Amino acid sequence: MSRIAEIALPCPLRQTFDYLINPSSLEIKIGSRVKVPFGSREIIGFVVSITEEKDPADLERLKKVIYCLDPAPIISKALFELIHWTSHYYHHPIGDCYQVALPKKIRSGEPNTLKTVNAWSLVKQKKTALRFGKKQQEIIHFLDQSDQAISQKDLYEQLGSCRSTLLNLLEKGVIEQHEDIKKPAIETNLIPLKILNSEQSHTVKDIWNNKSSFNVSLIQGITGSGKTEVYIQLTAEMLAENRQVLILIPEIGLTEQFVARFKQHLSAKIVVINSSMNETDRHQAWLLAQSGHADIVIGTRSAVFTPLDNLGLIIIDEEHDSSYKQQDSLRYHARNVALMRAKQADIPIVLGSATPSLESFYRAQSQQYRLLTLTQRATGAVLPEVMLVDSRGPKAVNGLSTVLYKAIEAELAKDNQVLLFINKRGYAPVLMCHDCQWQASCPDCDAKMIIHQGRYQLRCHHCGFNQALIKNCPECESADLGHYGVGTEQIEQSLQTLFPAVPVLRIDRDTTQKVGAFAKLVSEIQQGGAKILVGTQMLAKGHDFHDVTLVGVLDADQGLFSADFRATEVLAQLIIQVTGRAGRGEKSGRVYIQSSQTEHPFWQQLLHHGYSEIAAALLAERKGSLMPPVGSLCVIRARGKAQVLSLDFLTEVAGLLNQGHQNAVLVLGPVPAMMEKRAGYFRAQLLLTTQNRKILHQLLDHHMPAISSLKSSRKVKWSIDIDPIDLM
DNA sequence: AGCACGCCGACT
DNA sequence: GTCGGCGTGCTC
Repeated sequence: MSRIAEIALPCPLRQTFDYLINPSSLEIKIGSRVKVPFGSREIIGFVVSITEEKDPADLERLKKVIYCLDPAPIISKALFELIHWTSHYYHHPIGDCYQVALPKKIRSGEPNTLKTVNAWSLVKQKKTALRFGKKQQEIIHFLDQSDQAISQKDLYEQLGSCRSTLLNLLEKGVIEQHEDIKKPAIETNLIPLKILNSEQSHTVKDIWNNKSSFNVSLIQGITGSGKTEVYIQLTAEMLAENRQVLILIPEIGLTEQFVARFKQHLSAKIVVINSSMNETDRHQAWLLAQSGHADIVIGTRSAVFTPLDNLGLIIIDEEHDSSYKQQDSLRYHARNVALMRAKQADIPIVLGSATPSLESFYRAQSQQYRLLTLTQRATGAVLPEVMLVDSRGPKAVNGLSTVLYKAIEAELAKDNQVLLFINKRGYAPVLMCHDCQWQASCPDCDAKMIIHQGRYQLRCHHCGFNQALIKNCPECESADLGHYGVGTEQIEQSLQTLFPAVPVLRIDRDTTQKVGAFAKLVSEIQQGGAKILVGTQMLAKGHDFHDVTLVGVLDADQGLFSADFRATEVLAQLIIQVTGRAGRGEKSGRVYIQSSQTEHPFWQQLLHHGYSEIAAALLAERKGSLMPPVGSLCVIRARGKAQVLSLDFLTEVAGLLNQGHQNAVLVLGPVPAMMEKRAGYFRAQLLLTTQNRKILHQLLDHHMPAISSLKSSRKVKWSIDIDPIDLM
């Protein structure tokens, strides 16, 4: 009787494939990697199940597994279940889920062996009869100081190159050579843990009292309240119990800073898994975690899939951050996957933020999560004063009000730093002809071209398209071209003109493209090299700039008019986040917010009553409209070479989905996407809303085979977005 | 997603 | 005469 392996393969089909197992291949188990013939190719897949062959026809019909790559399964049962849950919950092809969850080198069949280093140690029984030279004695003395083998690299660093002496001693049988696994370095000069204030230690105790089973804690702590200290303390206690800790952080440039704080306080093997890492390092980090050589894993979104056999705690920092949601291929939310992982492992999970997402806020209200608040600034610094400035009032330059200009001038006179936010890269967002009203727009997208004065270019921020800046209107030849709106580049230039003696630094995606450029700019700011900092949102998150006493938000309006249902929530979070950048040191800070809608109730609510109040108000609105987190959403997106292709496909999908669910799921659309054309494709979407998540999932499961085999589906690229974070 | 197969246009 | 463009269909 032959056995049959069900294999998940790297292709976008929503199915698995069966293969015959050679009776001698005993090592093939669930979670093993196998090489199989697939069409005209040979590819690597993951074993999902093994069954006995029942139908003799299968012997003819099925191809054979070529060979198994792993002596033991590379995917543990826990990781297997997490990946399969993700595939099911997000209705995404299983093979592709393996692709997203695992490092490229694992997928491409690289052996799962850890890098080793050459190390040396003394042989136990000492050969006293031998006489040694000076260099030999040095080495023996050095090795004698440690119980463990010393790596060759460390020896060379301490004693200089001594290869021949080592080989000599080896021949005499005095020392022996080891192949040691290259483990993460542990900091030796530890700084003792900070003493926690009463709020912090109460939070730690509360979480610790519930450490032995699945439960969710939401820490709402204002900026500067010392959430990180709480994380470090919890991690230290978990390590003392010999359990591993997984920490997720947003996808931004502050990994280094964050990791450094853990390293300096904890004697632990810390492994970092970052989106900017190369494949070799990522592979090694993954294997270190898998083999138990990591005590702490700190990483961005994809690190939620890191294998950890002895996981005791998961921490999600800045849990509201949108970078936890993947916006292509498998559209998972790492916070959501982490919650399921904690549940499957039956361990506690901690979500932390100054501005919790409405999802988490809602669950805390309904007692599913425990809400723990930190209200004091651990450093003792006072919260900044916030002022609204009417941007319709007098202006110093384009985009900068006179009021804010005066405030900047006053701070600079006191030798303080100023931080200005504007959420638009480039010089100006519109180039327009004064004679014929022509505007520069992207040939491949429904979007305006952005003026980039520095590179003398027009660029589209939605696709890669760019062209040289033009002097004459292409329609009417007029030389009277003007620009409208403001971007970071223009503000930077204006400030240099207004304050010629003051160094201005711009931080946006254009100035931080090169690797390490962001870290370099941040350290320049911290040294005080720049006095005025102009940047996009990327500056808003987490960085501690001690001398910043004034923060200005130049274009705070955008979120108030956006058609997206989450825009107000995101704006509130951003404003609070930005406010946290002011006055972190001894000096107190001030925040100026420029808005053309100063009388809008949003501002009164946010500035006078704080984030929790506005979150409660927004939540009440969502309850009224049955939007998330009260109701659930799903968007089915399609894009094709022509608009009809996308719309026809989605119309057929809507037809299928409307069969037999007694209106428990509302199918809206299809409608063209907000930006219909993007990078040459015409996009459309279908919105599904429900109060009954279970029925929505059943409905999708039920119709998926029919949707996949629709003829119209082959002419478009389509995807399912469960719990979308925007409806663009 | 790959890859093969197949049917049309524009080159040596 | 053939090289190669991308529409169509299939992958245990």
